Order: sequence, then structure tokens, then C-alpha cells
Amino acid sequence: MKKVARTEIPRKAIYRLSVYSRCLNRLKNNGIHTVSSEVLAKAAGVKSTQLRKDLTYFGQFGTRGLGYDVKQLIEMISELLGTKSLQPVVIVGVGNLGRALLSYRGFEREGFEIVGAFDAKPSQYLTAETPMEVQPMNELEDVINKHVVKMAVLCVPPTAAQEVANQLIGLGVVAVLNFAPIVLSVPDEITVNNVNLAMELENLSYFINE
Amino acid sequence: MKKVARTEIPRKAIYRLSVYSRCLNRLKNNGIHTVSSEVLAKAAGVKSTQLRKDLTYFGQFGTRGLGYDVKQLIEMISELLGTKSLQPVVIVGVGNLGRALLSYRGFEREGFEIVGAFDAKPSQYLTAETPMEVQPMNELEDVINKHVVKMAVLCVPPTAAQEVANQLIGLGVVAVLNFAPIVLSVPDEITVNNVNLAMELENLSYFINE
DNA sequence: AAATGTGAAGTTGTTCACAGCT
DNA sequence: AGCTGTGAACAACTTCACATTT
Repeated sequence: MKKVARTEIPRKAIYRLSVYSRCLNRLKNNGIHTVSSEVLAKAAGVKSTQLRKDLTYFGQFGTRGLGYDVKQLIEMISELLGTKSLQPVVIVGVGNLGRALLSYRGFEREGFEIVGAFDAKPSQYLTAETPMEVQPMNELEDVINKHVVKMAVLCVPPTAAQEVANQLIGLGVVAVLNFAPIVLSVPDEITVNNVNLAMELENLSYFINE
Repeated sequence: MKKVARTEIPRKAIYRLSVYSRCLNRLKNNGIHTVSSEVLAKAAGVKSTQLRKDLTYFGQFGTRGLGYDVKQLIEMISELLGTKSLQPVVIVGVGNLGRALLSYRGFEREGFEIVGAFDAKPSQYLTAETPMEVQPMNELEDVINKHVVKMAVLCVPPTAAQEVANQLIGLGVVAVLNFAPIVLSVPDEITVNNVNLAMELENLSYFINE
């Protein structure tokens, strides 16, 4: 295992790793085997120095005078991100957004497997449109244990979010993708990523006014 | 109109404005009229100095010794963000994710009105589950002109994203919420916010490995 | 010659410390 | 006395400049 002081690596650098990985895959599909930081950086929309700096947080992967081996760099990024093996995920909260995410099969394509969908009122969502059985909350524990789930997608209403988050963390979840528009308070060792679509639109709205 | 050099205001500060606004609304609903930076900051998950600094980018809104007037601050933030009036939005690309976003009615709740949904192949999506008529791309121009649309949500496949973005920008769109996993290249005056759910999961994945 | 890797410089964003109102 | 507003100090992140390797 790569020895790095993880706290010193900017969170943003880790996000960019995902971007690089996508660009590299496109290059690979185009039959390109070697790429310079200049070219890859342009594809990723960053400066080449930033790309090189980002990579050196994790080690040395290039050949001076030549560039980076595309395949090898893809390998190393997916190893770093832990996306080499299929990661099990649960979705909690199957209202409008949760249902939307369930029918969006994008997660599966990217190395994540939704192993369960849960809701406080599962029965009301047993419609034809729901592509997966929705289970009641009391089955959460079994599923999390069975699949050793470390990640959860949280789509419950804001009033319930903190409580459900506590429950998930109690069951061993250490990473939460939170769609509820509240600030979750969690222990330091738990990672929360927030996504708020309304907030993204509001932010854009600001820039529309000249 | 408030006179500020917009480029000097951190993008993150504008995101936080959305957070503050949500917290303030909760306070208002609880019948609270005045709030100190200390209390509001705690609710928003930031330091009180940061809250105060963020607000002073836009002016002075508090009363020393007292705090901020909840209603007035809500007003001022929604004016700044341009969310006082309903903002028309189009969705382009009605595949899995686009359809998911259409059925998720969250945008409407937050001051945005979806005035049109477009797809290169509209017919194939005319299912019972789609809550809105999906129009062909050649009707985009009419709808954008009619509603004076400045914002678009882009959910097309990555291969089409740049081209569709160009088209939108040509029709007068100045703000794009991009769900396609590519880096759009756009003129400086256009604002793009990227949301990539797979990337958020990948990022979490990194933090799971201890 | 070409391109990486990296300490140092520069830039941006956050926090502190406290002056200044109410 | 209490709490805001803000210049100055600090921290985080990005870019530069160039030494180093192939």
C-alpha cells in the first residue's frame, strides 16, 4: 500500500484524479498509449503543472522526456481511488430523488453496486417504475452486514437526515453521499460529500445577473 | 444594484449564501427574528468569522451588539442570488438521468421552472413515466426565446455535450448545470457548474480505504 | 531535446484579533 | 456588554522556474 500522509493531500486533488481517469480512458479508447502532462492536462481542463503536482502527491509515475503510460496511470488511479473492485452502496430514502437515482443506472456503470434501497414507508413506493425492491429500515442492518457496506447515498427529507446518518454510521458506514439540504454533523473519521441540485442552480442564478 | 467587483468574491462564498439562506428559513419558521453570526454559523456548519466575512463581500447587514434580522437577511440573499423571481430552465438530454431529474420535482420547489425538456430522439421517451412532453432539438430555439431562458441543465451523453453546450450558448444561455462527465470549454462570460455523481462516489471511495 | 518532478513564489481563501457601533 | 465588520496574519492551494532524468 502506498505510503502517504493522506491529510496533506488536497481534497480537490482527489476529485481531479477522477477527472484524469476519465480523460485517460478516452485516450485509451482512441488507441493512445503514452501522454504528456501537457496534453492530459488540457483534456482535463487544468494546467499541466497542476496535473504533475497532483500525481506527485502519490508517487512518480511518468518518464522524463516521454510522458505517462496511459494504461499504467489508469491502473494506479483506480487503485488509489479504490475503484478496482465493485463497491457496495445502499440508498436510503426513496422519495422523488431517491427513486430518480435508482432508475438512473449510472452508478453501476462506474464500479458501484446498489445492494439495497430503504425507506421508512417502503410500501408506498412499490410502483412499477421503481426498478428495485424498497425495503423497510429495520432490514438495513442485515443488508449492511451481509454486503459489508461502507457507503450510503442519503436521500431522506432534511428533517430525518441527521437521524438516519447516525443510524448508518452506527452500522459501520463511513462515507455518505448526502443529498439532503442540511449540514450533517458526523465524527471526524466519517466522510460526507454533499450534493444539492437546488444549490447549484441558485449558484448559477447569481452569475446570470451580469 | 449592488456595486461589487464580482470577480473578487470567492465562488465558495456564494455557495455558502445558499446554505445560510436555508438555515435562515428554518429559523424564520421557528419564529426567530434575530440571529447572531455565532448561532447562524453553527447551523450552517462554518465559523462565525467566515459568515461575517462572507456577508461583508456584499455589504453590511447586521446590527452591532444585536445580530442580524432574519427576514431582512433572507431578502437580501435571495435578491443577491436572483431567486426572488421564478427562473426559467430547460433540460436537454432526457436519458436516464434527465428523466430522473424531470420526475424529481425539487427544482420547482426552489424557485426554478422547467419550461422545456429536449432530446435528439424525443419519441423514444414518450413513456407514461415521463412527467413532461419531450421535444425535439429543433424546438429549442423557440422555447428559449419565448421564455428568455438563461439557464440550462445538460444531461446528454458526454460525446454530445460540447456540441449541445455550444448550441445553447448560441441561443443565449449563459449558465449551464452540466451532468456530463467532460470538461466543457466555454467563453469566459458563461458559467458552468459541474455535477458528477459517479465522481462523488469515487471521491468517497478514496476515503474508505482507511 | 523533451518532459517530468519539485522547492519556492505567488495567489486565493480562512481565521484571528480587535476596533467600532449600538 | 455584546456582537458586527475588517485589516492583518495565517493556511491552503496553485503556478512558476528550473534542475533532473531519459
